[in-house]
Amino acid sequence: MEDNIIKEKEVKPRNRDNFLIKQRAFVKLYLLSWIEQGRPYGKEMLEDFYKTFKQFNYKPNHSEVYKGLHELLDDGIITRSRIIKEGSKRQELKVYQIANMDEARRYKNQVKEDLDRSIGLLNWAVRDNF
Amino acid sequence: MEDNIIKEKEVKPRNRDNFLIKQRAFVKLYLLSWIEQGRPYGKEMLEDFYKTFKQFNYKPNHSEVYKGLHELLDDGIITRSRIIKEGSKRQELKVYQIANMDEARRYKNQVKEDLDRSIGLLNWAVRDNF
DNA sequence: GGATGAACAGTTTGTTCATCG
DNA sequence: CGATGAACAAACTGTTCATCC
Repeated sequence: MEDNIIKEKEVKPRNRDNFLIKQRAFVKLYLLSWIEQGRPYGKEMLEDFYKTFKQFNYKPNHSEVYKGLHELLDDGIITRSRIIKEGSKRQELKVYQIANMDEARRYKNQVKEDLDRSIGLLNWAVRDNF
Repeated sequence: MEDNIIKEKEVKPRNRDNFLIKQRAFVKLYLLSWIEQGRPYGKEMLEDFYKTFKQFNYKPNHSEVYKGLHELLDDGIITRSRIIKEGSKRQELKVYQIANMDEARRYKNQVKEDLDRSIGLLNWAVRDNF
């Protein structure tokens, strides 16, 4: 106990539940649904985003998708395994499966609430201003 | 032209029109509508936000409101004047008026488009994932 | 203390660089 | 070059500090 200097965490946490749903949560919601449905890998899901949202001018970048996948992994909601891409070049891919179905469902429901809240907020603004 | 070193701007601009509408635009939309309707001042509009969005758990902070007002001023869409608050303490307030009605309308329509796009995006996610 | 304004700081997310086959 | 991952940096916005009645 000599002159140990205890460095306290000095980060002040911020107000969170504020304006609209965050992109990360939105992306993770789609990732979960797609993983439930089959065994797509990261790049493929990125392109699914492009297709799905072309009409809305929304194009998430690859980092956002990978960060979403990593968070779901860290939270134990999905697991990952390696496979060799069919076809030719012994390209390695990472594919995903749901690890904890209850957690997955819980997370999706939570995102659903934030989605509904956000939609309500935006519709309210249309009603109030137009 | 001796050894003048010309410092070039090295900031790389980013892709903008991406995910959802930004809080700043959302706030400015309400500010414009309220200013059109009367002569409210900053603090009062902040409290109007609290009342309007209590049900959505959304509570913008005062800086966001003032920054929105300053941007509208800088863009010449509104003007500002000083008045003494009725009642007592010779408290000074800043009140606002529309300066350029065409620009105001143009801005609101632009925000409307982004609102609609955002609502579409979120509804799409509900449809796809639930 | 009420209102306004500005500096500062934490978070989110887009861009760039690195690695591996 | 295709896929993945991580470091870095810009943009956004929440918190704190300053000022003026």
